[in-house]
Amino acid sequence: MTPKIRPERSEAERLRTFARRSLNRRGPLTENQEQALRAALSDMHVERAGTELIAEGRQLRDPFLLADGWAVRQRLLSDGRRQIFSFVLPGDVFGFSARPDALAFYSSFALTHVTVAPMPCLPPTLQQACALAEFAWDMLSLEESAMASQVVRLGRQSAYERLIHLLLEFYYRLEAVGLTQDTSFAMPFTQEVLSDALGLSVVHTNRTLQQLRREHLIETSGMTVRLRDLQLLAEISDFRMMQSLTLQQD
Amino acid sequence: MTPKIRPERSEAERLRTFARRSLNRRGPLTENQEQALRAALSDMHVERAGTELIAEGRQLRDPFLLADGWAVRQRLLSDGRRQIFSFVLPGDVFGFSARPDALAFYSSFALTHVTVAPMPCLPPTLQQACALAEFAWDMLSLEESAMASQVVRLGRQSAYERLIHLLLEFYYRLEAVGLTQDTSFAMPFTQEVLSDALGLSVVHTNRTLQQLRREHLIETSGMTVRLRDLQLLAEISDFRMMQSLTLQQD
DNA sequence: CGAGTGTTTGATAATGTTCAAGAAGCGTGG
DNA sequence: CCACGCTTCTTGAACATTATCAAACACTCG
Repeated sequence: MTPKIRPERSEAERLRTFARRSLNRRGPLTENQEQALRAALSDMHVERAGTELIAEGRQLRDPFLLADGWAVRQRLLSDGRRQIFSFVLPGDVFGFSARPDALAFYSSFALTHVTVAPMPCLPPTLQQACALAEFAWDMLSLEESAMASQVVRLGRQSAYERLIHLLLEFYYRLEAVGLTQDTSFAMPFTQEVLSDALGLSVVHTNRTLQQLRREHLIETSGMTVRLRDLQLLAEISDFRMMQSLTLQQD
Repeated sequence: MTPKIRPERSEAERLRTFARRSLNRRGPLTENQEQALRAALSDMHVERAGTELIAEGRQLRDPFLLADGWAVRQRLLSDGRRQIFSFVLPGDVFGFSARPDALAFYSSFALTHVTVAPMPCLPPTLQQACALAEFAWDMLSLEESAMASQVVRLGRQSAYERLIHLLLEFYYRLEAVGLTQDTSFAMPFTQEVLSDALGLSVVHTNRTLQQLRREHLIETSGMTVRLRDLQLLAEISDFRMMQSLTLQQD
């Protein structure tokens, strides 16, 4: 067991604040929860891009908060193809389930350097009515809802629509945790990742991105994207706001 | 409110027996549960093909047992395209969620005449450790696992692989509730349904089916299918047994 | 028998993949 | 600071897969 890498001190402070705000989305925590949360957040550590955070088939025991970076839920086929199911964004909690003795149907995989904190403080049975439990349910709800979107994209949308739809999902989820600037946000990974999420070849993803740029629907510079007309993009891709996000905005 | 159509008497008896066996998959029920179950099963009613059993967005309150017939979970896009997420097979319970105040992310829709029975007897919080609760968790687990399979099929498999993979899913799920004969089973719906599940055009689904027949991988007659080499089919489509099914076989 | 629905067929078009190679970007070490 | 190697992005051309359209055929049910 190699010693865990810790985030740099000032960075850690920023992330703790971010994490605390994120977990508060459903309302203030109790004194006990605050204390447990502080303990958990003091145990943040960094994993490198490419790390498998949770292996497929493993018992889903301890939840983690993703304080920083991007991760995905994915599965590898026997011939090396990869399918990404959904994305884990900063502020999300992953690696748990309401089911007792649940096994992971897919592995969780770090796309970038990630900072994660174990969250043993999440209400284990999820049955108590408290802000933290509601937050946990929101996470599960989001996961389910994102999965449904993913199926519709893959099954019934063109490459063009799929890409737009996914970008909108990113935008609104990041916006909910304050990680957008105006209508732009960072997408810190390669086009291959997009491809494996959208069920496309890298080449075609690239060409579709170019088309969106040509049509002035998006702008990119480096790894940040700007969406130029949310309304129009939503119409093109038949995008519906995810319920668990609208809930969070009350 | 039109009066509910009841199944015919002798048919009803058969279905009750089937339903009881299905709910027993995780072990015998308590006396109380048996009694509640009897009450529920006496309230079976029939819905016609094409009925929306649960509308998208509705509160997921009361679980139903599908005693007979086939249903799907689906969503309609604004332009009329349809995506089927997953199938509800006889013996399955649908229309519930572990989440408090959960909303349906998709509508449940009867593919055939269906016989359904309300299941208010399902442990509401799902937290008690009993055979019935375990059964309920198995249902949720199956739904999740089927959803993951669906994403992989749509995202990373060819039409040919997708179709085989779905047929295998049907086979093993039906086999678990005793609705197969040898390696054949009834698939009582049109190719359009398959297409909307697999994200293909009807024409292409048809041609792919023909190919499977030509290659002697399947046989069809009327609406029943026979899989001719489970092993080979599983290899071609990278099929993995769904965990919630293997559990049921203990 | 006739209407309606589902299946099959052929022709053609659109969408997306593969392969191969060049350009651009980026971190590393000299 | 540059040179190098590596990865990612981009491009073109050929090809494969899947969709669309239109029509014929088959089956079922009244």
